[in-house]
Amino acid sequence: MTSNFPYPTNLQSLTMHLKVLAEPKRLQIFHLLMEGVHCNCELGESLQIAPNLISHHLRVLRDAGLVNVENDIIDARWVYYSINKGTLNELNKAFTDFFDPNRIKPRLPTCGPQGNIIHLEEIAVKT
Amino acid sequence: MTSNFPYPTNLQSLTMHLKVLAEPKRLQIFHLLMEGVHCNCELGESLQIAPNLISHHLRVLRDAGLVNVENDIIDARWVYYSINKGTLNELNKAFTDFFDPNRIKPRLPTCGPQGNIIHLEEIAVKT
DNA sequence: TATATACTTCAATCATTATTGAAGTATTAT
DNA sequence: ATAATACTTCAATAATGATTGAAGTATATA
Repeated sequence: MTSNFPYPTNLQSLTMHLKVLAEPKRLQIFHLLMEGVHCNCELGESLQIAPNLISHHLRVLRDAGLVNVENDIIDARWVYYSINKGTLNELNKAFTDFFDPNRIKPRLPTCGPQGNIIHLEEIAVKT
Repeated sequence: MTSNFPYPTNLQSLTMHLKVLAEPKRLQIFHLLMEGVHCNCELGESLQIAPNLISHHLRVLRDAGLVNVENDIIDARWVYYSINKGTLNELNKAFTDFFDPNRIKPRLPTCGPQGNIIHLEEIAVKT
């Protein structure tokens, strides 16, 4: 699918981010990271899922640029995750731009018998 | 997964909506509906996909409450789709609430050797 | 050096979802 | 009534993604 979109939002990137977040456990992990939870063990404990699965989901979130990683400087075995604020801001902008209700255009259908004109919800005067 | 979330956003509903929209063709269909395109044939023409597939995706969008349907009053064979503004507003609210950068809490890790304290990105003073 | 810890990666399986083609429905035109 | 139109539903397949268990990596402790 080539970019035949006259719209500023990068649809490919938006779809990708939505897909990554549209998974219950991943969204829960993201939520916990927002709440300030940081390491695999704590996340797994909190959500009652195996560490390797947490690891997998964090990898997906990292690959999407949504999450950062850091190793502890005293004991590098411990790994801390956090929200990537830059990507979060980009995502918020892309989302609100794309799903802005003001974008909805009250265009008339170009096909059909045109009997529709006065009945489409968009054209109707809203109370 | 029970609702052990102290957060106002309905995570189940948000995940569901994200999942429905996290599909390239569905997001494109949604985009076209925002642009004022209305019927199956026009959508299929525009995106170069078979009408039954358009139909399928529109069914998914309808089941999620994101899209409305109407039949033409002169020739009921023609079907017109449009954005459900109510659901769109709910979605916008849920999304912006959940992904609000101000939600990020600079909590310290409760596990690990605590050598991390001064190095986590959240704690660091941002320039 | 041997063992433990904390996590990651890999390969395989299971589940879900998208896609396709064919049949079906409802409506209108002839 | 018959045929055509516009779209929908269904059943089957293909593709994708989540989950699991085992092996692997890196680091730290005894």
